[in-house]
Amino acid sequence: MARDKYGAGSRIMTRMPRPAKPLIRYDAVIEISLRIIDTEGLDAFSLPRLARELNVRAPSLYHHFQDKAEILRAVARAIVLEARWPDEQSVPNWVEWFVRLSLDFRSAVLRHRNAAPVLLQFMPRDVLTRTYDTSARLLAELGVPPEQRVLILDGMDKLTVAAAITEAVKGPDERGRAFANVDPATEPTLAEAAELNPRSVEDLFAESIRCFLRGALPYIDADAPAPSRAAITVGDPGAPAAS
Amino acid sequence: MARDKYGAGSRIMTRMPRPAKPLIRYDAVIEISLRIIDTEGLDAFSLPRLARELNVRAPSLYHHFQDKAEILRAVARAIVLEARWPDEQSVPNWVEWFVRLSLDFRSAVLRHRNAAPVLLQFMPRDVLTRTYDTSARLLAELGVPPEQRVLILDGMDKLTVAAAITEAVKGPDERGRAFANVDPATEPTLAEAAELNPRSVEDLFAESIRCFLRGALPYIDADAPAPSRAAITVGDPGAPAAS
DNA sequence: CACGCTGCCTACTACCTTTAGTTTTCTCGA
DNA sequence: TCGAGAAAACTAAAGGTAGTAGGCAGCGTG
Repeated sequence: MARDKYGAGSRIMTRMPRPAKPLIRYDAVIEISLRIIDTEGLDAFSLPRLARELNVRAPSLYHHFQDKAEILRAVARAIVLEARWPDEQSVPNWVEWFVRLSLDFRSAVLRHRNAAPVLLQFMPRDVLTRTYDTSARLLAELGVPPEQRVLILDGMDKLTVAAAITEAVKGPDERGRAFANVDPATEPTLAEAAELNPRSVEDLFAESIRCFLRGALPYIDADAPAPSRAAITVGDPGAPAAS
Repeated sequence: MARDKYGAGSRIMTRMPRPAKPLIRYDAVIEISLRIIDTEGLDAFSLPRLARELNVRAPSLYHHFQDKAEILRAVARAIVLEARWPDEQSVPNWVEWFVRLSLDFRSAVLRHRNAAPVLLQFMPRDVLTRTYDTSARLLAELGVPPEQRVLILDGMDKLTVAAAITEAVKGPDERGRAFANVDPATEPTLAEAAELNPRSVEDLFAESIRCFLRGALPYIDADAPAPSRAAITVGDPGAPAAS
């Protein structure tokens, strides 16, 4: 009694168990978790640390989540859901539509680079799967032979998901240009190549995707427009990414 | 005294501090760490667990390593160093040489899939850098313009390193075929594509690299042999040094 | 109006990493 | 050859973490 564990500014000063309004809301937990990871790093994120932010004790979280992994799973999902679905109109052709799709995903991941290990472990495949299903329809619409479609989708998956995660863990020193911290004394050829490289890391990323698509689908006209969403959404009208 | 902490079979039965021969050898620590991670998972790897294997107490490890991260760094390095340098003779052309290089790296990572998060955090860039420097010389030898070389190297890096790590964290259920666990009811097009895909995940990986190289370097003859090691390890023949 | 459910609490277990200080043995210079 | 100091192990313990067990106050439904 008389122990104000919640601090002087807290709204609920009096009783400890069973407050009038629940103190823990699912969405708030995920939001705060992500904020802690973003601002203080993944190591700083712990259940006591999270509970403090909610004016609550750590074990109370177990009434809403099975374990810490369940929270991190939800965090990973929230990050991926931030990536929006690119508009077909805003893009000149199908290649650039794929490029835009990848860049948007990459941006979402890089906005939360501290969470990269979480994404590696808890990547919500089902969210991506819905995107890839629509992409598969787009490929069919473009005339890509059925036996080639997984090659495209899997390759895009590698280039975007995997590359975004590994890019996210890079230290501040190696963020700007590719191979920027190569020692010219020991690796002269690579250092020279880095010197003569005209592209930013983001441009490199986009160009890699163009190269892959060009190499995988040389017989598809690169200037063909991206099929409209209406054309490729047959059964489920649910938008793959929305908030 | 009389407490035999080392077990009955131990060679040194008696005293605890400063044994005649050191009990902790750097290489043995890394080797045993990797074995624990491989066989029992990353969560099972802890300093007490590692120390037990060495017939030693956990704090003793701090005489040889600054902290746990230093051990994990060395483990990551050991995994990457397992990847061998492919022989130019064993391969029909330069494209397949790159494919082989990537496949070898991928195999090394997948041999230790439990260590994937460790690799993500502690990827020894300097080891890779040496490989990429030689690759840069190979590209120069092939006639790739200087401003395109980083595009190739960075794209290969994404496709191999990133893809290998994300592939490693896949559960046993999704290891065999790409998009194997897609529900045909909710994602029919993707499920159909997966059904009609003729390639194994390893073939998909190799083919992705071929597609990327084809798309990035359409003007280089894909059938040209890989320059021999002797040709590319001497001073850079492609271009004069800058800087 | 009472009783069960909800949603928080305290207390506790069993770990973990890391530091501090101690003890014994080895090495090396005088 | 001897003694000082470094090296390499130890015990003890601090401080932090995930998760469990059980208690208690308020809400709402019978």
